[in-house]
Amino acid sequence: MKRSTGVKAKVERAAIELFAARGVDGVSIGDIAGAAGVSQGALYRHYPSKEDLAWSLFSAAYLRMGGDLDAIRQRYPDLTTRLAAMVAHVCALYDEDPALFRFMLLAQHGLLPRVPPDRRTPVHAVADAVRDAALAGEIAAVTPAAAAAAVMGIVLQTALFHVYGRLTGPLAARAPALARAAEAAVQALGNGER
Amino acid sequence: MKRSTGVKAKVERAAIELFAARGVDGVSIGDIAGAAGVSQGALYRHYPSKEDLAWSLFSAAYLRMGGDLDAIRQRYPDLTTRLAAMVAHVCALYDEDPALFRFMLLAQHGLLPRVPPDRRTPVHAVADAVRDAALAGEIAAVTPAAAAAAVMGIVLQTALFHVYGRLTGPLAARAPALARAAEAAVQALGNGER
Amino acid sequence: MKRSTGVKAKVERAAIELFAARGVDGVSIGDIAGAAGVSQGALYRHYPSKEDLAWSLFSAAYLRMGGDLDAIRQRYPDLTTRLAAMVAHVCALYDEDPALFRFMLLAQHGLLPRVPPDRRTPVHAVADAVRDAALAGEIAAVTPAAAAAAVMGIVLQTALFHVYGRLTGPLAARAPALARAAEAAVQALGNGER
Amino acid sequence: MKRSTGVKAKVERAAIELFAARGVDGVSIGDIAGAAGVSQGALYRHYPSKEDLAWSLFSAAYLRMGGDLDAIRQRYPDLTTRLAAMVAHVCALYDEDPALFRFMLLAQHGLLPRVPPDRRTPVHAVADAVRDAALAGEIAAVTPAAAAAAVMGIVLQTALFHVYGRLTGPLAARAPALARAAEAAVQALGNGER
DNA sequence: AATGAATGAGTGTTCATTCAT
DNA sequence: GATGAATGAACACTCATTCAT
Repeated sequence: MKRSTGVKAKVERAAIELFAARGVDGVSIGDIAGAAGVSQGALYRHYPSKEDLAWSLFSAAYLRMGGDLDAIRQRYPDLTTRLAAMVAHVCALYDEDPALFRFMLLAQHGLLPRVPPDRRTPVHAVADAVRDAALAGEIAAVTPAAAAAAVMGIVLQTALFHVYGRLTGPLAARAPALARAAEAAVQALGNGER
Repeated sequence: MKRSTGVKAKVERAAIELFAARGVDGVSIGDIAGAAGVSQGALYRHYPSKEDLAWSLFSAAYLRMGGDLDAIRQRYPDLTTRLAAMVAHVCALYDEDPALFRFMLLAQHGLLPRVPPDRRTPVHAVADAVRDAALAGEIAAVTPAAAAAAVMGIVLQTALFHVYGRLTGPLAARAPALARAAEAAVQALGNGER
Repeated sequence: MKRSTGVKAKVERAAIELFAARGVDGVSIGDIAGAAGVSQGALYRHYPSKEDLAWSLFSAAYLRMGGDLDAIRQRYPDLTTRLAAMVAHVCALYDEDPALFRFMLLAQHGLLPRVPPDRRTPVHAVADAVRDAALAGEIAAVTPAAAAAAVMGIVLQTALFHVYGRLTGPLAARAPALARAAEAAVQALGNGER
Repeated sequence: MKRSTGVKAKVERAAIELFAARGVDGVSIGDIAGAAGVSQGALYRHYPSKEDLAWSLFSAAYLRMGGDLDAIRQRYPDLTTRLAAMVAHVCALYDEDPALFRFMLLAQHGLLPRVPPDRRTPVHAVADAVRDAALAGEIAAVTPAAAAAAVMGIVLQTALFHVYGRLTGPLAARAPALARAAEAAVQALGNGER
């Protein structure tokens, strides 16, 4: 009977990798415990259930990203610089931990409904950046949510293509182009609503 | 005679609705059989397994969309009209059957790897449209896959926002704006790679 | 088709024997399925949970006994004959199926609270027989519940002694003596409350 | 320093309350440790296992009661006074610590077989009191065990009715009536065996 | 062909017990 | 001596799949 320590960190790492590879439902507690090198029971000292483990990992990453983007929005003065910084930040997050990013992309369908409505998410941050720009006259009037969808779609689908091997190399290298594409898309959407 | 096709149609409809709502792993054979009003055993007469049922539904819709977009690419002469028609088509598919679309969006992570590499997918159609435009000098040179990611991201993330209730109304109404945004994004990506 | 009733009967028999021997908590679903010669899964076609299985077996026997004793109360005219018939009936039930009886005795602590308050239980039948006798002037006034406790205690503790091997032979042979003892105890309680 | 004895007392108290409320199998070591305000590990310094804890509590109370009843038998001269004192004593024990009494009643099924056959239990004391009375000609000949069952049944079932709320008020107030009922039952049993 | 009872491997979770600190 | 994290063998229950009718 071997004792191990640092269970929580090892479990989180193993869970992220496995969830990213096979989805929350496709991974058993035994898989996670085995990959982390701990017993199944030890897992339950840190998380009350598998669902809570997944939610804890997802919400931490998702809400942290929301906070980061909010901070970027406050630090930069206009849409161009804000989008550049936001896109760059998201690309950097992907490059730092692609498994965590992939986990967020595929777990969102089941876990997004659990996000309390009053929390700041990445969607809020991007939509507010667009709203600010419209109010400041930087861009034509546009539905913030529609513009946020375009911006996030450009970045997230690019990340997904990287996951599937359709694109290679660090995503950070693509960040400037993605930021320009995002801004152009927002501009085009605004023109469309005229 | 009509019975078996009736059964199959009812099963497929029930499966799509349930898969869209709860994910493939969140739905049991019993759920599907119950919703379709048939016995569990009868299900196995048409599909060898639950996985096969999901794959059959996904691949049919996904590859059909690829074929549709390929046909559009052949029917229209330039990037602007092609993108407009492609985006409009995808929006129409969403409006026709949001459950099927949602199912595709959330099942893709597990099922995309099963698509044979030689099949024409929506990604190929969009990427080839971009490649054509670059070769024809309509746009600056751009990595087709990167451009396809932007185009698809804009449309699919918008659909996802609609699923989550962040956007409302028929997606078709947004198609022209989305097409303009997609083209602008592709242009911006091309400028970036100069 | 016949299999199903066979399964249910075998499961019930096995469950009663095992519950009687080791208590509900001391018996696993695997134990029951193994003893019944069926799979664990088959058990869940007939009972939604182990707790429901135990409750179903207990309440059927307990409420049936209540109904039987109520019927006896209506069939016989006075306390002496009623107690004689009631005690004889309970002794016969014990002799017929000692395991079921033992199960009832040891499962009552956990399951009695689940009996709906409006159901007729053995306690009601005995208490009402005592109340009738007091109203008819057959015995002195006595708290029906207190008298029922004495009557049931005499019979049930005797059954328990039989279970533990402190008494042997059919309980039915002791029924007349137990009935006399029960009546004498009720009389003595009544005298005590004067 | 005082801690260890304090720990043991707190654990015993918590265990009795919890065992009485939910049964031995329905209580975990964690529950007991939590209710007692000690760690789980500390529990194992005083008791080698949960079963041993339950056994220790049960046998101490059960055998102490046996000793008490034996002492009463030696102190009083005839059946009437002996039964009165025994019943009064048991009622007093119930009133003093209903949880301990309830624990004994529901734990007996699992723990009684562990009582060494040579120990003096309440059953022995009562049966011997009956035997003495028969030998002394105070009552007709009667099977001591059968009479002990009646006596104990009257008292214990009354206690059980109190536990379930069917009877209220201190049990001691019922002791004289119960003693009379017990003696009457024993007399009636004797007459029956003539 | 259709049914639905039966199967049995697998799941998430609990918990008595151990042991390093 | 006391703690509480870790263990691992249960456990109740689910469900994709099979098969007799």
